[in-house]
Amino acid sequence: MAKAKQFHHGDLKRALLDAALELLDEQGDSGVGIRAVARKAGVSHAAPVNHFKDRRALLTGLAVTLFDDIQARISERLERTSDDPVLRIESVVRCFFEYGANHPHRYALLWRNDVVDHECEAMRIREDAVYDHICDEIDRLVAGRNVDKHTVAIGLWSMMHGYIDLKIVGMFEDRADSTSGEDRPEALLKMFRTIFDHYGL
Amino acid sequence: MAKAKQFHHGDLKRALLDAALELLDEQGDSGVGIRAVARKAGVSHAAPVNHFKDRRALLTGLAVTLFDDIQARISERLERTSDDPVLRIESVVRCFFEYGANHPHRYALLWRNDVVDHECEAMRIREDAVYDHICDEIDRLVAGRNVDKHTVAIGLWSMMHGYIDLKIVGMFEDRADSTSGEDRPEALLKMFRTIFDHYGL
DNA sequence: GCCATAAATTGACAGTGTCAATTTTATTCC
DNA sequence: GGAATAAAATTGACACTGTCAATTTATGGC
Repeated sequence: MAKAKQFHHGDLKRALLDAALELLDEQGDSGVGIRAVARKAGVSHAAPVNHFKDRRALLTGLAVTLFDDIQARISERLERTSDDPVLRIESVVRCFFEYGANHPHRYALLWRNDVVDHECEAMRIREDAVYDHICDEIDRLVAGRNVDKHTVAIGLWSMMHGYIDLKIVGMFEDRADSTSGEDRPEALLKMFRTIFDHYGL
Repeated sequence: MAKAKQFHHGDLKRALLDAALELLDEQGDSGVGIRAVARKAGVSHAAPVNHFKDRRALLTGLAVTLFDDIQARISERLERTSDDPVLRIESVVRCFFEYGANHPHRYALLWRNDVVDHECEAMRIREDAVYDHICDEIDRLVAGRNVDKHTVAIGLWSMMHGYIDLKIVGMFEDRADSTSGEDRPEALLKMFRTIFDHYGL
């Protein structure tokens, strides 16, 4: 009978993370408090302490599940992408673009240094995983050529993250996003292609 | 006698912002609470309400002063930069790189959508000002050519912000930042130059 | 059935943001 | 100058939060 329905609540950890995700989508990270989550899960205000010692631990646990979700989306899309490294890179970036646009609160939480512990092992593993999706393809791309793959990888990651983050903040509103009829994320990808071209990749 | 030394405290607003900045540098935005700021300014816990109706208003006011500071640094450096648009763009980007590296908590606050009100006029004015520093030069650069200046401007802004933000989070630690002896920010600037080259700018 | 242990509850504490009522200070008007 | 008025700061209270200690409840092994 697995592990469900055993204790008072029956695998409360999952229920807490579900409630936390709902609150995150509704109100952003500030709405994800220990007491609020416990309330939503129908449990006493101090119950979560058995599964998450801190609010920080709770938010970190939530971020871990978000990374796993992103990872699944990326893997699923890469299965439908050809073997061309450039196309695969662009597939990953499009995954992030969509994720940031559809779930701004979730995306923003991932990079909140104060409420999420990026040093813990669980987070590092997930960050490595998503980072490598892009870095590995770039590695294939620049193999043998005299190009620093890390610079390209960091440049691409930076542009991707920066665009999503600034768009969430609203930095590009009333400035450029609406004037041009074309799709801005696609235009950015196209522009970054010129870097690949320049290095003869 | 201007406006100083008139009321109980004598232009408390400035004192509150000074205290807020100190707390921000020490503990990050979570340390900048109304009561903590009031305590540091040596005033009762509800005194700030006369100058900032909200915690959000306090943090927004602080962010405004930070943008003014950045603006001053940029202007000062641009005076010492030649008329070449590319060089001027790179000067601005270097300003942000340095600011983010030297004052991570300040930089992070600027883009916190939940605690800072980016819709208010004071913020929009400052954001426009710093955005235009890069956008104007790009405008000069692409004048007459068949290039969408907004795409280039947004691309550059995104890469700049993304790198600073991810570096603060620690995303590039133990991955690439230490392996290469060369300066990563400069390498990113150099890489972005290939985009200018590609468009014949 | 008993015991040890894990899980959840209850109650308390200090801290927070925000508001209302009050007192203190400064400005304005006569 | 002195009184009236407005602004600024204080005090006290409220609901809320995270965290901890003590307690009660449920589970699995013997």
